[in-house]
Amino acid sequence: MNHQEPDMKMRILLAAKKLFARQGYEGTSVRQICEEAGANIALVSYHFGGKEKVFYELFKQFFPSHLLEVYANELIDPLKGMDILIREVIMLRHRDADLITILQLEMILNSPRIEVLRERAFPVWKKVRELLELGRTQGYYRFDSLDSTLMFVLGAIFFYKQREFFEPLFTDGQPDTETLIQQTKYFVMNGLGYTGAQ
Amino acid sequence: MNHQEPDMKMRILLAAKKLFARQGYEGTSVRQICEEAGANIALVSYHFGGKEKVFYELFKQFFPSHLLEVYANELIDPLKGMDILIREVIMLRHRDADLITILQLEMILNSPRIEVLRERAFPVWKKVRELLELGRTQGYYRFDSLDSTLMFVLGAIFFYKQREFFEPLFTDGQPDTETLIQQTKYFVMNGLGYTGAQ
DNA sequence: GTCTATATGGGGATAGAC
DNA sequence: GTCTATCCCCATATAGAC
Repeated sequence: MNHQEPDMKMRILLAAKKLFARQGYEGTSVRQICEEAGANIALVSYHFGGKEKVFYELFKQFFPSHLLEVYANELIDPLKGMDILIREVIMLRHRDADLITILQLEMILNSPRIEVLRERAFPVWKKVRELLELGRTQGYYRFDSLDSTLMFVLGAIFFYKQREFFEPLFTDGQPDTETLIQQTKYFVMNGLGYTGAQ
Repeated sequence: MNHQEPDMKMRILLAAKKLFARQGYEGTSVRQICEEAGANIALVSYHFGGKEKVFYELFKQFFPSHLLEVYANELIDPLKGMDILIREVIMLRHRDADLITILQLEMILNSPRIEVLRERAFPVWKKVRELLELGRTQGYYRFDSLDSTLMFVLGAIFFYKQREFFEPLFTDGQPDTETLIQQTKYFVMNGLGYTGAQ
């Protein structure tokens, strides 16, 4: 029961994740996925029931829905909670960049598959929203619209993934993860009008 | 010389813009584009020389490269300049949402077509970068990394386009453009550490 | 669980008629 | 400038052998 190599089903999933992130869902063929996985073309139908089912299985398998439970105790304080969420989202963006790329693509396209993504991602965004609201009522944050501010915060965190596109403009060199977390927190907390500590 | 209807070449471009934004480049077929445009399939080859050339022509025709010249005089002051750029990018996002959607998709995918997009978009991002740097040396803005901060600012502005995905979470109703501009400026300027006026 | 072979449909592109 | 007809390639999916 303790294989070094992931079994074929998992290898197909991993190949699909990689390729969907690089070429989009439509731009990726089942043939490519199977070639990347070293699998026969027929196995996608056998193991999953088609390309779309592979996509759904990706998010069931890899989206870290458990994180909200792990940090449940800390996610009730608007300062500590935002700190954790910013950190965890950035870490996830590094740990599983391809999954986040796929999520971003599907969000932008408003694809026919987003409902499944909403099921996975909404608990997290809802928590961010709650923390923003809490922080506002407790006097830490200052903003007008909760909805808009949620979008600004998520934008500041997520858009960084498109760094590569901008690379030719840059001079600083890529910061390490911890530095980037600090920079992001600095910008976001300032954006929220938090003046506590820096 | 004064037709009400755009000519066929333009109709194909407009159809392509609409469909690329909704389905992605790979997800859109030349057949679909021509159906949407009311054109014969052969006309894409005739007028443009292929699907990819249609894509490039889109950005040549519709990306508002002239805006930097229009505002050249105001884009030397870090406060007034950022004000204008935030406003203009948000207005563009409303005026030609599909073009911006396509740009975002291509940035995320790091598609084989990004070089052309860089040519169009970089002058604008470069200007934002200059204004950030100016604002920092003149003491208006406070931040550590110019590169990271550029990403945060652009993220706060652009990510809002994915609002529809989050809509089921929202309660405020969609703000009008002017309100959204003010909210965005508030968040971004705070994020930049600007404490001048609100 | 994995393979080959095949069914069926759609993709981009263009030659040549009008 | 626009059309029809067609070329050739690749897509997803599955039946049936191993």
